[in-house]
Amino acid sequence: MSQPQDPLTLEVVDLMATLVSVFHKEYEEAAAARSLTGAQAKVLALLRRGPLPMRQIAQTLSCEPSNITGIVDRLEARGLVARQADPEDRRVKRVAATEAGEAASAELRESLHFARAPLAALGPEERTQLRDLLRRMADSAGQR
Amino acid sequence: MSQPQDPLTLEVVDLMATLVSVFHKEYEEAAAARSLTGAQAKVLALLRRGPLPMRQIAQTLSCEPSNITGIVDRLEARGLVARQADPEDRRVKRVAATEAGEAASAELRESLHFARAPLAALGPEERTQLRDLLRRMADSAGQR
DNA sequence: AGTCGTTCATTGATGCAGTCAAACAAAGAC
DNA sequence: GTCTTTGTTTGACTGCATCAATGAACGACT
Repeated sequence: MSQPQDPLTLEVVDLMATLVSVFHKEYEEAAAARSLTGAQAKVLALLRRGPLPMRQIAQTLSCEPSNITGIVDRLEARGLVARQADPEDRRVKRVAATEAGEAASAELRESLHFARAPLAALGPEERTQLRDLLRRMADSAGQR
Repeated sequence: MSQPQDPLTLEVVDLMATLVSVFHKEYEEAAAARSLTGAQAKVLALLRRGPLPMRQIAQTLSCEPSNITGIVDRLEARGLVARQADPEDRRVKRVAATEAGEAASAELRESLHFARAPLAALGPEERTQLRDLLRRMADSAGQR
């Protein structure tokens, strides 16, 4: 196990919890403003780098593949996404963002940069500090 | 509006998004390990400081009151929470954690301190730095 | 060739979270 | 003593999530 429950760690954990909740809420709101749910927005965001098999989407979001079927169904019904056959394996369906989907996703991403108010409180040097600390945390989280 | 989309801000936003997702997932998992959903755990956590009216729970979590009815129903069915009459206003029902509820909530909170791995990557001085930065962000987010 | 086990996506059943509109009781105001 | 407002609940509905089972295609192996 590891970290003792010193007051400093406790406070950082609580602060993170607060900010996590703020960021999470802002993300949901930004998605809702475009009539997307949070889950739909996440999938759409994943497709920015290119089409992906259903399986891989499920894996990335750590949920059941059957779950993705429904989310993609709804996105497809709105013309934001399309299922295409994979030429190399006829079992897999690759999900690709349509032009409308790309646009919605880009728009959402843009809006987040402005919506994320808490960052505005920090100056450039502080952001650099924060970035370095977050990088270390993210790296260690990724390696588990 | 405000922040320009300089690369530094962009990177910090992306890092925050990553860590938000990691923390969020760990929270859900810690709750699930105790057969609680995330929403149930949040309500239980809110009650640590004492009983609260339904209305105020809804307000704090920014959702509809009717939503809280269901969550409290399920918590109550498991004996983690109890509805009590408010002596000063017969319309309101105050929700209080039972002893089992307190225990579950405390246990969950404990487990979080150990589960939150990313923090382990930082030494004490860095945590202090991080705490200061997060404090400023949290303050500015709270004042909106 | 044909069979066996595996993998990908879907379907159906189920539970929880969330919204909205409508109901009802109690409180407060006039 | 009506009238309005407030706190909670109910019912109908949508979406997210899980699990179990199905079916199609792949891969390996004899």
